[in-house]
Amino acid sequence: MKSAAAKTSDCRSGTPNWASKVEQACTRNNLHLTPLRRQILAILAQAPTPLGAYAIIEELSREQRKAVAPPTVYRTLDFFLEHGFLHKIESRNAYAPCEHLGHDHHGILLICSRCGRSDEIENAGIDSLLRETEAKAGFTPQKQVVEIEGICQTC
Amino acid sequence: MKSAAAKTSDCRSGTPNWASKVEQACTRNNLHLTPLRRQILAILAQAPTPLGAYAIIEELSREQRKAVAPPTVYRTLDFFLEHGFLHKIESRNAYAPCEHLGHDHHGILLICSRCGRSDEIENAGIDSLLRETEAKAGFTPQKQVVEIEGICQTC
DNA sequence: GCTAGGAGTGTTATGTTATATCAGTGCGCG
DNA sequence: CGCGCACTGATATAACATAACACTCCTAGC
Repeated sequence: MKSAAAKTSDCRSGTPNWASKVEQACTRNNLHLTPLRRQILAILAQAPTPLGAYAIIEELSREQRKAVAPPTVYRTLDFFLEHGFLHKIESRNAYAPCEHLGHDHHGILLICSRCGRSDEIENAGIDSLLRETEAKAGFTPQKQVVEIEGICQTC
Repeated sequence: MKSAAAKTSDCRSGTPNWASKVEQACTRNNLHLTPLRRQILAILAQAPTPLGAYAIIEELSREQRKAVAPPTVYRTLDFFLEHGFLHKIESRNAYAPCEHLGHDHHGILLICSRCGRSDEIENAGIDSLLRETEAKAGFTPQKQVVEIEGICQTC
């Protein structure tokens, strides 16, 4: 999938400019993009579908780097998550690039159960209805998970 | 939590009438509510917060029943999930009674990060906006996960 | 009554995802 | 220099979930 009117993107790559956007954001915010982080960034960016932590580990060992242990990868994922560069897909235990860097937002994830690709969509209307619903329940939101699994356009 | 205007419910019990509603639904639909299922039903109904599968196992062994293995519990959970009696909270790997039996719906789960309780809310407006968003993306939904974590009214 | 088949459960083993904990390394700064 | 911090390494284990096969019991159909 990836929004219907895909530009001239390599069909093997997942999220073309995401990596460079993250690099820019790190520079701007004085965040340390280490070799390990950069490498994991690239892996996530190239993946056609969201990856699990252990898939990232496999990919790292495939790229020579002698075996990285789970905590190492999870720490890097936490770094990306904390800074809003990455989404965790709770219903799949997988991690996907956040496509809308630079502004606070709550994405809606559309996840294809056939091809496994995910697409992130923003919808202010839904967000405001959610805020309204929470307020009515006296609930103070901290984290929001909206994931729809189904069949994407191209499948 | 549990909706603001809570009736005369025992504060230790999670979902007072859920168990009996499930029993009724099983009778109506000719579903087999076995002793094991009934016992797990009771455990889930009495729990103040959503339980994980292994918490259910512990609870079962606490109630004499000589140790039940994970597959047994997961099968029972699947039974309840399939028939819409239960929700899986993806962001917590926990299982919570579905409070709106008897009609098809997509719940919004409000989960308190302090007390751990969850509350299920329905909102037709959000659902229709989601349907609209999916349609715009050419996406055919199969399963929907909407979970908000935050602080509930009573915390 | 008999038996073939299905539903439910038991049992063992294993797969998958995530975290706790402690150790080492490199770097900036007083 | 040496302290402290950020990052990574390494080992172990916790937490969640499923595969595969065996057994019991009930019942539909003969």
